[in-house]
Amino acid sequence: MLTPGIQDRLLQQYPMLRELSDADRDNLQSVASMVHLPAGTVLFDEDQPCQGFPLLLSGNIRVIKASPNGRELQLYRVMPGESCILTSSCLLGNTRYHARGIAEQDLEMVLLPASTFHALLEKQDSFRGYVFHLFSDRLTDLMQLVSAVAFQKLDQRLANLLINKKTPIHTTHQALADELGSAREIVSRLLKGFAEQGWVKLGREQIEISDATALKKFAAL
Amino acid sequence: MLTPGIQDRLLQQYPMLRELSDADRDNLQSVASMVHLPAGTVLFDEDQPCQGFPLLLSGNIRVIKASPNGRELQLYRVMPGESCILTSSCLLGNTRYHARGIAEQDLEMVLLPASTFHALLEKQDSFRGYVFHLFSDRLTDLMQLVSAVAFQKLDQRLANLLINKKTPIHTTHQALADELGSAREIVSRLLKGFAEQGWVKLGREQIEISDATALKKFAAL
DNA sequence: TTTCCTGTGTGATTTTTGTCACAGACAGAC
DNA sequence: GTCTGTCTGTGACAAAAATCACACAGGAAA
Repeated sequence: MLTPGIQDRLLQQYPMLRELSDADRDNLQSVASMVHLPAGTVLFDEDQPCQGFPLLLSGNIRVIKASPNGRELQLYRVMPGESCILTSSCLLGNTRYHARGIAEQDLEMVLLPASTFHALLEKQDSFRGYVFHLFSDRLTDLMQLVSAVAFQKLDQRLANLLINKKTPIHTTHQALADELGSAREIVSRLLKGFAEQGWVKLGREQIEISDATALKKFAAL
Repeated sequence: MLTPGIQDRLLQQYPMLRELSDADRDNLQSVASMVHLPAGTVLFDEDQPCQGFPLLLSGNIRVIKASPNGRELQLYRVMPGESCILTSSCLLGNTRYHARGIAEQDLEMVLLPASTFHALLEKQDSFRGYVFHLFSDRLTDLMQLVSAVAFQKLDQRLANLLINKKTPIHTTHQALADELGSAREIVSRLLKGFAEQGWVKLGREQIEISDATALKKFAAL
């Protein structure tokens, strides 16, 4: 059950829901539930069955693979307006999760029951298009990721990671390593290298990009 | 335009098409075209736009990423009855290909125009379900792949590859390397190691698995 | 201020993988 | 048979990344 305020925000983030008939929207509004979760919550994990379809309003979700020896690798991030395609995948394929989802910041999200999700897919062209599009994007992301992990050296991947964040970057070396699927020491060393080139300035929990052009050139090499 | 014989085979491989109305099936039959391609044909490549939706009748397609320095990595194989989800992705996201597709054997396939594909998705629950399911499976595959490439050592990945083929395996070391995204010499060396353990027997273009249990144990380590 | 925890720097070393350079082996063509 | 092209074995080496083991710094808490 959603308050009118929430419903407004929902329509803002998920414009394709505007195309629902009034009756359908009322129905959605009554079966959906609002969920607040603190940062760090594990939303789902490998081999868990999957509950409902989340529509993210604020905060974001890191979807990662964890290795047995404690390393991890980020597959992608779910941002507001994007929903979690992995959940769709579970719901559609009737399988279980194959990754872990963690709230990076505090989350506000609207949860649709699986049945509503299926009904929307069936009836609502715009919603279906949206989900397909998400799938398509994720597939593309993952293919890029595979190819990066398989063929690119870590320094280039790190450079890429940095230039896609806005400076100054407020994070730890460990967090960067976790995004890349590597170890902290390596990241520290590479960053030191970047600093020596004059591409970045390092501080505690902070990286300031001082020569974005050079970094980009290096990343695209 | 399909012959009745082809149409039978199509329905056999793609049972969800049986749920079409007679009129729809007639229409499909008239707009679809039959395509034969020899092994080795490059069906699509990175950055190419995408033509239609293929329904594979026989043969299979290797979908790979190629690295600038000549190495390659297999993302997945498309088998008969599976169609090519990457194409769906392109059609749905209106993007271009992000990988290369190569006919591994001679191909027989039925090609649907993009418009027919979209119409089917919209009208036909069974077809839509099928496509969603494919998406879901591929997403799972890719996530597994990413995690394997990032965290597993090559010997384990090779062992895994071997036990998923039926012995005796008739292939070259180079082909195995291309599936794994590595170099031929490495594969040769690792195979030699397996042979010394008594897990496999090696011959020219042939690998016979002599101790599948041990191989599996090693792969699952 | 002192303590303590987290984050960072760094050397030393090992493991794993990639690269290069050939030699030999086998199968089919001639 | 010989020739030729592909496939395989292998040694030597380089490079990248992981691992281990600490020292130290900065800031928050006591």
